Amino acid sequence: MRIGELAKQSDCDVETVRFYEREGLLDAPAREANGYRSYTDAHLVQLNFIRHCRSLGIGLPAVRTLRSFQASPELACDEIDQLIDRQIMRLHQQIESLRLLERQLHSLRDTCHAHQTARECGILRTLAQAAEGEACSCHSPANASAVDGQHEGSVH
Amino acid sequence: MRIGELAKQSDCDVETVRFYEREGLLDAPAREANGYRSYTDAHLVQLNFIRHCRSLGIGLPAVRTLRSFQASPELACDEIDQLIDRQIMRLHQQIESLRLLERQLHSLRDTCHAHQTARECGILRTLAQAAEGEACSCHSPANASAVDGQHEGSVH
DNA sequence: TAAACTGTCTGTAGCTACTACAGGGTCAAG
DNA sequence: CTTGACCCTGTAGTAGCTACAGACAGTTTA
Repeated sequence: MRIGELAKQSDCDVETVRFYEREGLLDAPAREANGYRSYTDAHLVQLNFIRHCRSLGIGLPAVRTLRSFQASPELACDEIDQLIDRQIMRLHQQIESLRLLERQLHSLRDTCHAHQTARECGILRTLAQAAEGEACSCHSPANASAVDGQHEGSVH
Repeated sequence: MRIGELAKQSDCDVETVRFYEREGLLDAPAREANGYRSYTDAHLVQLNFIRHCRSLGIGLPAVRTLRSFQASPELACDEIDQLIDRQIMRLHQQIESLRLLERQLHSLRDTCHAHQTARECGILRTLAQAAEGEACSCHSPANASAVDGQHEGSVH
């Protein structure tokens, strides 16, 4: 099967397939006479494995590790366990950090009460006051303990 | 004040300050005779504002928008409201998606019971079965509704 | 026969928000 | 005169793709 068919079957982009090949995650397929990639069902299984791992938030290096465990099935699965446990822990921290962030944004949102000009906007004023060093409702002491999490907007 | 002092005062990296200047978020400062950047307290306030927004997960384009609202305070604050609301909504979806992911990883983790070799590892087997098209416990129908969220490992 | 269309190829650049150099200049202290 | 701390510009790297540019292959339509 050609690359377009393979990509459709695992519901991912053609460019992504080529990307995985470049990254050494997906075995390089044979080529047709015209240079087109020619995939087997085994490639489809490989690709599905990768995509399934990715859909679980498992990063490409970790997927590589899992693939290497598949290749040598006599190894202990402790490391696989630990890999998943690390994922879970990371995820848990990320969620906690985002929940805190959500509370902070809600408290910021609550400082704006009505249809006003930006001059009187509570949100902008709160942000500006914080910049001047005053206490802000969003980063109040009650909230401030775990701000430096791993969420997207993490700082420091 | 010079760049090192500014960076220390707002607790961020020197390189980050230069980055914000390149991105047009922080006003370019005057220069000393030797070419060193020379900042005022106004720059410190600007930088604190940016960092505070960032610590709330507000992206650089949105920070730029907020700064432009500060510059023209006669505008309505509706847009500021909406900006924060969009942040909150985005964040909420992200959290939900991550919580789903966490449940999926837990259910995957539960398939591994003991110290075994990789050949018998339930995790690896589950992942491999999913790749072959079989139903998997992690992406069970009870879980499957909202998999395509915005979390780090989002796919498609 | 020719043009249009679809699929494929390689290679490179872009996305976020920084971070980390390389290679050099400036300035005070020892 | 050298060491060390600071500063400068410019470029490349991070994760995981995505989006081209520019070209070739193969089929269908005018």
